[in-house]
Amino acid sequence: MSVLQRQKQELISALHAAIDAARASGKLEVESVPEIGLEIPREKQHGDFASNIALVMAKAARKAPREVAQIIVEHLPQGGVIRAVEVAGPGFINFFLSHDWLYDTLRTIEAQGEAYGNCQYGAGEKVLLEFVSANPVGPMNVVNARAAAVGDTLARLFEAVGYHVATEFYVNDAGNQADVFARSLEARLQQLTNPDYPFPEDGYPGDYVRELAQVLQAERPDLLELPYEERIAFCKRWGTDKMVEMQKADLKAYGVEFDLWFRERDLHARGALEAVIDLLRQKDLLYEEDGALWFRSTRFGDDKDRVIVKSDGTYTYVTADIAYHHDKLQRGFAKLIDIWGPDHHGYIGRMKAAIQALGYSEDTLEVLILQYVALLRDGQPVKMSKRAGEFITMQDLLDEVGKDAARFFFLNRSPESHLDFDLGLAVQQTNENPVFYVQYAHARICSVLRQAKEQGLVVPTCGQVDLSLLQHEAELNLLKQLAALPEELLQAALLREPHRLTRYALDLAGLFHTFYTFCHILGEEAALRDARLVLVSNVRVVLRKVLGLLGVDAPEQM
RNA sequence: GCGCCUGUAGCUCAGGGGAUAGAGCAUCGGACUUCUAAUCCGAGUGUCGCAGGUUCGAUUCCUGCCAGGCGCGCCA
Repeated sequence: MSVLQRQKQELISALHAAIDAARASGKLEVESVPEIGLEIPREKQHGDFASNIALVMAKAARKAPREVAQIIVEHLPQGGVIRAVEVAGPGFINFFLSHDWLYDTLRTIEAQGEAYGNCQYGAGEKVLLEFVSANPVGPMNVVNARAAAVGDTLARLFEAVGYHVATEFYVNDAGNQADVFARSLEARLQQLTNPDYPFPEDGYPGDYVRELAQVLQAERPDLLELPYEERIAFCKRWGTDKMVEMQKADLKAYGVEFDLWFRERDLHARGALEAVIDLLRQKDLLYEEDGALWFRSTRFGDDKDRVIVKSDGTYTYVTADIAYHHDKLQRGFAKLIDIWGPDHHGYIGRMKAAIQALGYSEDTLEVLILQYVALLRDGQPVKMSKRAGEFITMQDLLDEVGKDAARFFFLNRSPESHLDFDLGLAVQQTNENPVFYVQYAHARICSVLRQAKEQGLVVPTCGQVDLSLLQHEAELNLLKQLAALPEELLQAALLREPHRLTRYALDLAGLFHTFYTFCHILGEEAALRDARLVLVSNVRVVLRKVLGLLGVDAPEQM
């Protein structure tokens, strides 16, 4: 339990005691006591904590809210950390506390280091997070970049709140698109020696296929001597492998590494599709119609049944995906979370149906749908055409704005919001990007600590200083923000809202910058200086921790 | 037609059953002989898309509209 939760609990207990006492004395007549809510008010004039319990209970008590509040306050236990209590507004009970709990926060951070804010909420439950899973037939796009940032940070968040998390990238290297890609690559290879060789009508026109063909020619000059079918098979395997290598490298540069790159072709090779079809057949969930084999997904709430084996004998995408999710479940994950693009939302019903058909509850699978990223350049939409092979890739984006800015930008918005990304603006605003605001706070602290060291000072521990010297409003605000981290992490994880972290980081950085302006450190007399060294040193720990969760660097100098 | 997402300040976006709805950018005015001015301080702006409903209280929850984005394949 965090310092803040403990403090809240103490106040809630006090409120319970007061209400019980009031009931016992007959001043408050209610059947039962609702759950007591306690919040940190937006306005600091409203105290450190405030409860709306009197407003909630007013009707049952048949008294005006303010009157109920007054009765409760009169029965509150005296003394302790509560410095003052007031009834305010329509009937809020506002608590003003001594600052001890804030100083306890510093002691906790000192003891826990970058583990501060973590908890065991997840109790070690195994969670599998699948995201990006871009097809290995072309460069990754900006939605992939958004998914990578969101997925990676969610994974780190889940880990922080006590889950065992595994991350996976599903490589769709066995389907139609991989075949088209193979034929495109083969044609480009032919064209290197015979410019008139026809390019497939539905082929991928991007330059990257040409470049890949040149690498292929150098690596396998004998390839064209093989029979057509073998050539294509080779191009498919070799080409998708190359694309995966590139994706891996791009994502690594973006700070995202997966525990497993799961190949669809492995599922095919080991007969996983046939196995899962057998399983469904045993449960009488399949039927034949129009020469195809169908999955009765409507039995589990899907809009319509889905084809599992096409009339030409090949499988659909969903067949392999069912086999893949079956595989995930067999590996013992209690929860599967997939992050998909908005174009896949219609796909949720059939996958949830499949999960249930396999004998698991519907919410074993949770799908997070990211919304689109609209690329603009100076306010104008950037025209992109996959057919013409013209698009802004994830790599283009990173080249223009950099890893830290890109990640922060994506994580600074709620995942389900549509996102306008103006490239012109992003470049222009490089120096005003919010990410630098946070990084600068970190660098400033490092600078102070460096100079302290040069003066022969060592950052003291909490036990060596008088923390109660930290009384300035800017200091208290900083401490409150530090105390809020554990709750913020848990909420961000539970609500799957990583953008709460960027907000937190921006707020913390802002409070630090204000503190830095009003409170000097090294120039102060020793006792205050030491207490402030402890404070900023712990602010630094928390900034580093949050930036780490965001996958953004915490530079020591800027 | 059905489904998902969005609609909050000039712009980009947070927030959220309660006390005067927030931030950044942009605009304007201040602050560097003092630990980094990539910073800070101050100033203005809102029918929270529209209309009903639930509630002591709705911008927040529910319903219906309106507007925008996307999706509804034996593609992936």
